[in-house]
Amino acid sequence: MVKKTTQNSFFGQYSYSIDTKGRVNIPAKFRQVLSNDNDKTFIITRGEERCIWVYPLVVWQEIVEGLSKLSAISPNNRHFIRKTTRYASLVEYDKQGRIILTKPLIDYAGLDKEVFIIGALNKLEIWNPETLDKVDSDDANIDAATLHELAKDIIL
Amino acid sequence: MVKKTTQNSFFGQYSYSIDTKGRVNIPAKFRQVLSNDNDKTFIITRGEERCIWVYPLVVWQEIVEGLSKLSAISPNNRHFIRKTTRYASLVEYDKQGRIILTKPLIDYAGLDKEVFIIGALNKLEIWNPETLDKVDSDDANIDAATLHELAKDIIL
DNA sequence: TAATATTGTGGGTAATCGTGGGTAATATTC
DNA sequence: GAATATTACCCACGATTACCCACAATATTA
Repeated sequence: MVKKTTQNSFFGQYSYSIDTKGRVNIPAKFRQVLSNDNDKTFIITRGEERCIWVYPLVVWQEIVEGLSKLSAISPNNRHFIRKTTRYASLVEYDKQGRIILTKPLIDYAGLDKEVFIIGALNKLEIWNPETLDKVDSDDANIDAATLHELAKDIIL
Repeated sequence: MVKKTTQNSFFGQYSYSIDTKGRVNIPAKFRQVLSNDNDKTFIITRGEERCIWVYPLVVWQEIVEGLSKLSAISPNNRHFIRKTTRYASLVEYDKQGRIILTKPLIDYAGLDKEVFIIGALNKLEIWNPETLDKVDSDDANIDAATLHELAKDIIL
């Protein structure tokens, strides 16, 4: 049985492959910590920096709730809402634990056969390994002071 | 019964061996001071300077809590979250007291058959003995003033 | 010191996981 | 409405992993 406190919390990096039908396996570890009220369902959408974000259903619902509280009068809010919902689509994983990625999203993330799936706390990220490498080297350029600022309240 | 005050606090150095399946024993001394709410569970991840960090579950959960408070909208925050969680994976020790190390982490730390396991207060570190030697000689070069600076807030 | 328990290490087997492909149902196009 | 493409739902199978048990060496206890 899975510990309640770790439910819907994802971390770790895994290497998987997309088949000819656009299917990718959701890592077993991730499926195991997924709470039952998700009904094996995720929402996939565009992520920042050319990756795909994969939200568990219940997490997505919280996000939608938060968005609906933003006034649509502000242009910024309108833009943010449109951006977040526009490319989203709902997927359910099959008996083998795979979801089907839509072609537009595969194109957006530039996915080839091999992909990295990364647990990012409340969501997953699917990356083309090369794209991720590039982002990594950009990350390396972040000011050390900024990182230190972030880390100061988190004892590693 | 173990005193509450010493729970989840590790120190000392031990020599152990990894078997063909990637299993290492958690030193019995460390298992004994591990509080029950950890459910025999650790989180292993990349440490600084090519070692593996091993966090008791409850310690890790505090870290995650801190991370979750950071909004994913800021690029810096996203990168920081990714950096910290990406190489982490959850392991539970078996009836013999062993955890299984993942291949990526074994590679990262350059582990061979023999390893050192070091207690580092709230976490453990697993080292290739040779790597540790090198780091030790680097450490010897740290300015004494720096050490004094570090120590001034700690009552020794 | 002898008896007993614990610890570290090795290996075997059954279940699970990742991946491929097949077929029937459904949509789409002409 | 027929032909064709697309999608949903199975089954298969090698590789990996989880879960046992075994046992020698060391430590603990009587």
